[in-house]
Amino acid sequence: MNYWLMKSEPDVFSWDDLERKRRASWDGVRNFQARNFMRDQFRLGDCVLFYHSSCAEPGIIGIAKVVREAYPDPTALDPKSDYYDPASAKAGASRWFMVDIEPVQRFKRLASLAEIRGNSGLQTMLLLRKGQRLSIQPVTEKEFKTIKKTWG
DNA sequence: GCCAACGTTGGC
DNA sequence: GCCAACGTTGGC
Repeated sequence: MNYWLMKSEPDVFSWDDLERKRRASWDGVRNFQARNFMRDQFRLGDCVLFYHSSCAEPGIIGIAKVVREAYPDPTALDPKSDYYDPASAKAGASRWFMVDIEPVQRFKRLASLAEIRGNSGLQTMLLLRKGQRLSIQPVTEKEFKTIKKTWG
């Protein structure tokens, strides 16, 4: 069992959108390191911290789980998509991958970035590291449990 | 392979 | 909107 944090801008795709859809494919990842995590390490049943970024109140809003392991992201081949990738189109196959997730539990209270920063048990989180912009990050079991216990 | 230029992320 | 930090691109 692995633990992850996935960032999404709520204006683009929010926790409410996930609950409404019941199941979502995580398309649009266009960073190699984030892709590699999904493609090589995401397993069925892995737990995901759903993080709202670039918004008034950034923070973790709930827990989701992986319900399908990596498969090619078709938006890379769609010229009309915001996520179109000419290099994939040229190669004739998507260079990018996605997984499917489902919502598990919305937190009682947002685990805001400010509160996470103030929690002595969470100082190891990659999220808090200066300059860390990865949209998909590994989380330790200990970090995950602390977050679930505190805000879940 | 170097590195400058450019684009993106994301908190504030 | 600002800007620090980082990733990617492309000329050489």
